Amino acid sequence: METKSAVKMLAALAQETRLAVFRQLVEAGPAGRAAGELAEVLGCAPATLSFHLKELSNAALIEGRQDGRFVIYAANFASMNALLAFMTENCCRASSADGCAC
Amino acid sequence: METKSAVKMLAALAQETRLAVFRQLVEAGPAGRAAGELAEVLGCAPATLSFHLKELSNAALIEGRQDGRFVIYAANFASMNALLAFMTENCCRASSADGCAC
DNA sequence: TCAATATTTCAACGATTGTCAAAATATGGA
DNA sequence: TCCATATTTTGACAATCGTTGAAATATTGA
Repeated sequence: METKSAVKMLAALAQETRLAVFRQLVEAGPAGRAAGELAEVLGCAPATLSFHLKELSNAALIEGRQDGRFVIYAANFASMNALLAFMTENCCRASSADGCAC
Repeated sequence: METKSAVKMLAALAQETRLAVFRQLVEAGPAGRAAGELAEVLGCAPATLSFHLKELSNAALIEGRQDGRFVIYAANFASMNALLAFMTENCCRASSADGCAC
């Protein structure tokens, strides 16, 4: 994974609402959740949520699919795994006395 | 780890220069690196670097110690491990077909 | 086609971020 | 003490971000 992608993903997750959205989608699994459902659960305006969904989508952390009148979003687990791999590889290399969980 | 701390850490790493700083410090290991050295390597003004070091410091991802005229910064590996643990726990739970590296 | 529902885009805004020169602060050596 | 070096703080600035109401778009069912 390139540094730029990693920064983009980290930035996408570095915001309370978006992190909450992503956790909801992780919990929901591949079935995902409708945008409106997420807005209600998280208590934010539809426009606001849409903005955040786009942000997460641009970072490739989630994907949306049209399902009738709804748009269902689901976490992209492969991307998240790639991010974790990047972080353990690039930010955890040194063998310190503290030990390294990676 | 609390969500707020996680967001703070993610935000600290979600910036090209700061991610570069952190990677330098990971590579340097517990011995760390002087602020000026980092500024030179990364090619940014001392004031700019100082701003980013503070940001990383506030997120508990790095720690500085005075050494004579220099201030030596080192990565806080325990914090980084805590962040990775948080991410694997909170953002990776679902058992998906894609599999989950965690 | 038309109305109802779901979502996104647009426009505007205040708040935060990233940058850096200049000034302030801290340390060590002469 | 005084100077030179290392770093941080301050102040200013443009750029980006997060929020939301209103308008636009998409889809379904009557």
